[in-house]
Amino acid sequence: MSEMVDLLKLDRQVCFALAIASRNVIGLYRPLLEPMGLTHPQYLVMLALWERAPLSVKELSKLLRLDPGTLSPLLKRLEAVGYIRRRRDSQDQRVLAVSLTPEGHRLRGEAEKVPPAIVERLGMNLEELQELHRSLTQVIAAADGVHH
Amino acid sequence: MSEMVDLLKLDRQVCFALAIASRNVIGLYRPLLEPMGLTHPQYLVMLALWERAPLSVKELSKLLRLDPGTLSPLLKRLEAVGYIRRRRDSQDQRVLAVSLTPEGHRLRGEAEKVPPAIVERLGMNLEELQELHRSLTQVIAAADGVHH
DNA sequence: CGATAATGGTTTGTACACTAATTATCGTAC
DNA sequence: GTACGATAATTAGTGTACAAACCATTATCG
Repeated sequence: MSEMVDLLKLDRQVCFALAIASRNVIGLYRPLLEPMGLTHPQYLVMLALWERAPLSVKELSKLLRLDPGTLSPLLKRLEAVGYIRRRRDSQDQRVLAVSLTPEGHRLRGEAEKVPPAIVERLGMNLEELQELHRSLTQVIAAADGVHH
Repeated sequence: MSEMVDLLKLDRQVCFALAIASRNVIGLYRPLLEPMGLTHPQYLVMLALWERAPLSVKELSKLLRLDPGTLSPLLKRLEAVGYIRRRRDSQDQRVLAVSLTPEGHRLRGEAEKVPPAIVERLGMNLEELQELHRSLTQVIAAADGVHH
């Protein structure tokens, strides 16, 4: 009975905490990403492309767990600033092949300074970060399982 | 030296995971909140008001760590559906006293069904949730500390 | 072969979320 | 008592984020 009360209270704190932690950490990236003309979601797209390009919208959508409807305008903005190229696949005109421009490749050097700056600002050690990551992975898996 | 590399990779994963976990869990709330005409941020505002009303925009902003510029239109929508009242404080015409309507009070009964449904869907036990909450609190504190 | 279903992206509409600029009010110092 | 800096909220502008509707292309089946 009292465990029920605890569950309710904790859930409230967890959904609060998750939203706030996410916004706070993304806010930490902002001043570092802004000089290179990137927002955080755009940075995540670039990370994916630096690792493996070209990628289709569908593939990016699966990797970043982002709706295609969200990615579409985001990718257009990245093309407008000159970091990526959007071409239809010649084999299948339905799929869009998203690839890097030379400018986009060059940006990787800049971007490599970001993670150490973040870790330094957070001031958390390896173990704490690992524990956080483990917990987050657990929640993601749990919430993914619901989505049918 | 190799610990440095690990840290960098981990940071990347943590920022990914944080964003995805947040979106996923909020997505879990959507089908439960939609029938009562609330979005997740609106639900958080209502939680704050159920706990202690009236509250000013400034106080809500501090509690939820949300920009006043974000809250302003959100509160207008909550007023439009009839859950809250927005009145200027008679002592200080600058501050807005946000309070609950009878309808808003009544909604609390409905809302109490939400947390157990979420916990049940997540399928995580109390201990796992507590560990997640502990890690999140740590990150929030770390990121907050940076903001001067 | 041709209608039809499925797939991959885009568009539209609503709602955050943040920064910066604006407006209205309050407190204080002169 | 009036000018002035500080405070509280709103507005404007850009960029996510998702659902639903839409469109073009490809695959499939009769």
